[in-house]
Amino acid sequence: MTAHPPAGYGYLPAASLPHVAPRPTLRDVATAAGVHPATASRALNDATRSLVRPATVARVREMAAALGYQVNPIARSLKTSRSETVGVLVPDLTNPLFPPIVRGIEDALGDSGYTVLTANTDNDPARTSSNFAAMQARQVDGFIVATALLDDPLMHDAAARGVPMVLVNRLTEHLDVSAVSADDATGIERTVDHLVGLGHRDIAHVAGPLRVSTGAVRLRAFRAAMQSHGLRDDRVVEAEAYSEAAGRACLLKLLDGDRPTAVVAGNDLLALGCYDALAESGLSCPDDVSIVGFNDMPFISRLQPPLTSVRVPQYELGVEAARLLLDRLSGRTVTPRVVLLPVRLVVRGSTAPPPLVKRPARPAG
Amino acid sequence: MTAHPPAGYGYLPAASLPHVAPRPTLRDVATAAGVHPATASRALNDATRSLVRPATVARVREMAAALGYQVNPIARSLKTSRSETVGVLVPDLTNPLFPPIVRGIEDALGDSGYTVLTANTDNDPARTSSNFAAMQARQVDGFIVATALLDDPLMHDAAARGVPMVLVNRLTEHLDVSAVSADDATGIERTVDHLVGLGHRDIAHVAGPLRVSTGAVRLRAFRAAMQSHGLRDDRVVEAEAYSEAAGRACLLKLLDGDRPTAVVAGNDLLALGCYDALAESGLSCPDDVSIVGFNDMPFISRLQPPLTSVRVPQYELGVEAARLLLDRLSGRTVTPRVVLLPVRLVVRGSTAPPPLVKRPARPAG
DNA sequence: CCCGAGCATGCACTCGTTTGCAAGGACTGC
DNA sequence: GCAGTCCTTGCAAACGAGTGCATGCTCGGG
Repeated sequence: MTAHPPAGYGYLPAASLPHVAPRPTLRDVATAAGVHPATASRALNDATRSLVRPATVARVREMAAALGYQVNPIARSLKTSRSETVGVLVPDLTNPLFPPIVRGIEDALGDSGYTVLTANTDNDPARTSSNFAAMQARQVDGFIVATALLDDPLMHDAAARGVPMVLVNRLTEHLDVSAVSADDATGIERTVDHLVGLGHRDIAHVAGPLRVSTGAVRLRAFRAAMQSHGLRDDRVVEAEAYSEAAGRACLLKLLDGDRPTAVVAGNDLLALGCYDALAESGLSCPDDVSIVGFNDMPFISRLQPPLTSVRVPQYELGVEAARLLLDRLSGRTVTPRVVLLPVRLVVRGSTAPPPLVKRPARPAG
Repeated sequence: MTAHPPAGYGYLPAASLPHVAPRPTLRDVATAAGVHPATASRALNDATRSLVRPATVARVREMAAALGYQVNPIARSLKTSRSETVGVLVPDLTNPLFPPIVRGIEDALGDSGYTVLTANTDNDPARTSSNFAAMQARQVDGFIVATALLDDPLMHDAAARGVPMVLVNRLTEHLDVSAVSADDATGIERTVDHLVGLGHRDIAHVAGPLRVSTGAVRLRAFRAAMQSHGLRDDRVVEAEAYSEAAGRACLLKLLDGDRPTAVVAGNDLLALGCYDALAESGLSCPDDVSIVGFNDMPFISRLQPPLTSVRVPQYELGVEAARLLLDRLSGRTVTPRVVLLPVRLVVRGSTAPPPLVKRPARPAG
């Protein structure tokens, strides 16, 4: 079998023996079309296309197609200092909350010809900052940030420098940039209503880290909802991170004192940790303690027991964030907007009426 | 409050009023250090650093640091036609199997200064091909592909053109490129052994799509294992995709005839679909039918019932793939290698001895 | 019939870096 | 003391595309 010409290229420029064929350049199509490279550039570019005679446009585009010409984004970026690329910062792709968001972003941006560069920051400000800088060096046109802290110097700094960006899921205080998030407050309110409706009075909250907006907003909403029902709002433990381990630790702490009959977890991972803590203490969910999560992660409905959770439209979160950024990049919209997407409480097997009499917890081990 | 200088830049080049300060360029550094840009370039570049007098190197680097200079990767890429970027093709980031793999890739490549560009192909050859082309246009230095088909013209073509790439998870036949995958055959063998050990004789296989290697390899391994036990190896249905819906459809088909007492599912998603089919038929897992998955996706251990599955080291799969690609890119290794990572059967609640007498299935509805 | 307007195209420079080649200087060995 | 060599640095030409400006052409109106 002999070497065959690479697919997708015409055979006009004699393919030399090395098996890597040079991509045709703008100059090549210009020559082939008998025009100056500048003219070819204008003919190929939709924005400047009107400057050149239609017949010429046709000829150039025809040759471009025949040669299989594709613009070199690198060269274009160097000249235009834009890159048709946006940077996406997430804490950890391995957290099931984020893949759907990222997918939504990629799909929406992809439709507009953008590609995305993602980075995992593990909630480490140093990593966040270095990734941010690296992406800026790569001339990304904008950012979608899912790692923002409530008080985030990096974000403020970037916003002050006029870097186009959109926050998703997590917001930053006093920051004048567009953002999209779920309607956390309403979600928590519905959750508390649900539990109270079932008869619960002793409701605790395993709060997410208070330095991120989701943690703070949900905590505030929890307090407000409890107060509106005339119930104690101070059974709260703050988790160190949105992780199972942290959730477990928090609930163990709560079980240690006057045991609540229901727990509003800051998110699904924390709720999973609560499951673990209950199991270790010989308690059952929902018979002894009801648990509610947040986010409605994929597959969470198949858990043992299926977790009652607040569904947030994760994919749409990504799509909407992408849209906001596109608006900003196209210069259509300049004034920042904050979009809250509606949520819905999905009731499953992890919530039930409180036990008539509290069983004693069995010490672990 | 007046405009303040952007962080990270010295104040030497007078910052003009617009709030976006121009990044210092190599020329700036050279001027500041009193040398020619070429010299500055060599001084900054570790590979060429030895060509310039140590004192000069120090001076240049000092000025670069003072100015906050960072090379412009775009300009560098244009010149070198390399980009320190690799493309990663996955079917769907939303499938829990892939985030850990991608994370492994990003971590390993990131340590070597590479960034990754990911794309979701949804197993659509057209999307795969266009994403591949777009990434090549962006001068990616290589690819890590998790979407390869068993017989994949695109992969063959790229390999023939000498594009550096590594296959991960899914392999392609007769393709002379490096690849890393789990030891699927052994995993299936262990699975069958486990089921037979429990007393099962009527074992079926819900195979993944046979046009991808994982589907084909696991099917072959299933047949071989069954034969070695002297059992029927023809209770097999091929799923249209690795999805819950497909798994459900397959098992419904199997339940229709002579019902097996155990099912080896092609992966965890198919196993979840099997759960659904059983529930619809009024059958119980594991009392009526045992089910085994593959991959040991995150959180699968918390299912109802917890799924027995073959654990594959997903993160390590990514890391190893990245390593192979780095070897290739650095020119150290040229000869392709295929790496099989070890797997382990994790026995959980979805497998049990077969029922003494088969209960009749209750028709759905 | 001539001049000016306007359209289509070409010219040349630029974006920021890398790199082959050449030149200048210092130093060594004879 | 001179030639040859090495070391250090500068020069200039790329990489591939975009774009302000100039130029040449055509056409219309007076």
